[in-house]
Amino acid sequence: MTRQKIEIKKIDNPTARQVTFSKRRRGLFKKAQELSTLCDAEVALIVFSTTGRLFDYSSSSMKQVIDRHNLHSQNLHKFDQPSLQLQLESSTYAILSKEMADRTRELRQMKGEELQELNMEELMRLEKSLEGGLSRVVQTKGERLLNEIDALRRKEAQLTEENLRLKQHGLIQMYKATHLTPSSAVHLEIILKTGRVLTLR
Amino acid sequence: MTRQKIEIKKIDNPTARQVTFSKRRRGLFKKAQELSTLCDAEVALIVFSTTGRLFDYSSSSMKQVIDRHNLHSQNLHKFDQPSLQLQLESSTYAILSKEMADRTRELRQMKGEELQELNMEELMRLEKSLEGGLSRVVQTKGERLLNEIDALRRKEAQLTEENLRLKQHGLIQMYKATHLTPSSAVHLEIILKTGRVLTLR
DNA sequence: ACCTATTGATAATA
DNA sequence: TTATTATCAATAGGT
Repeated sequence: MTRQKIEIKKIDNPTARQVTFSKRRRGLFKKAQELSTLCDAEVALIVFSTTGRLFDYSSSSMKQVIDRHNLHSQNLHKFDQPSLQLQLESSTYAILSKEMADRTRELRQMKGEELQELNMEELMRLEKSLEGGLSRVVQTKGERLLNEIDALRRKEAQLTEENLRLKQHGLIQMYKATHLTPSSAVHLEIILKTGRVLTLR
Repeated sequence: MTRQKIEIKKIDNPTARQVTFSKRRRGLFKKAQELSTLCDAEVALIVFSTTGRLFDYSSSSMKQVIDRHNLHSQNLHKFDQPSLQLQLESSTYAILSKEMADRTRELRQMKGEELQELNMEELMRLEKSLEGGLSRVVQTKGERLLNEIDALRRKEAQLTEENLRLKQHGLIQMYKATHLTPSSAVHLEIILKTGRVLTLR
């Protein structure tokens, strides 16, 4: 991909192939790690060189990822893994697995995928369900925002009141310090930290 | 890696994270394929998104690569795996249960339940998701209806045409039966089963 | 989804 | 294998 673009087909020259393998392998593993870190994804990568050397990477544990993979691929084609079914003996697994598939399908359909499987009646039911969910979400969001505004208003009122008290307290201190009273004939202008001008006579 | 270099750490913004996931995932899979083709290497790549969706690639068969990997890793540390089979079963079940719980919760939330668990950001994401799903469902429904209307119109046109042919055929039969022709001076009114009045002179 | 400025990856070479 | 570097490819941010 540099100096000259190359065609994606097996590199004939074994030396060149080995060099490219080293470089691209590093690049691939780096990008796998980056994807896992950036996007919080579970990633597993296994590479065998032509010479049989193993290189692998897993964001968590290889076993965990492979197990999870087995689960998913099993959900797609249920009957080609008799061994796993036998291993798990109990029917709990089968039930769980079926429900899982149902939930997954339903979720996809709510997100607007795989709609071709539905007939018109089911489509309309799905639409109703989505409208219901959406309206509830919008309402909850609205309530949440109103509550927040209310809380802020209350806090504002409280702070305003407190400010007032503090200002009055400041005046009293001033009277004491200057031996004046509000009713004395002296004229004062006081600028508190708030920037407000209080005029006393 | 463009417009601005980014730090390799989890992307906080869920939308941005999802976008980056899509882009980089494609890039990663492309590079995995290229490595396998160019260097004749056996490559397997498994990726799970945060939402639990599976993406995988294998240059040969996933099972083959995983089996080969098991061989190698087993040879490296023989003693820290008391019973691989047992571990596999239990962790498989645990993973399945967890995913099941996640799906169920997500479904409920899409239907507008258990919304109190969500913060404002999650609420807004849910809203977006619902809007997206709803718009896709509505669109699908619309397309479905239009297709149906189209099919009906076509059928109508076809039937109309056929009717016309049948009427004409009926006239011809009548001419033969009555030894009349359309150009004869006789005036006839024929009421076919359709109720249409044909006047001939 | 598409665009594009910019960064990243890498083919050829030594 | 490592280093260099000219070029091509990937992609972050924006629309």
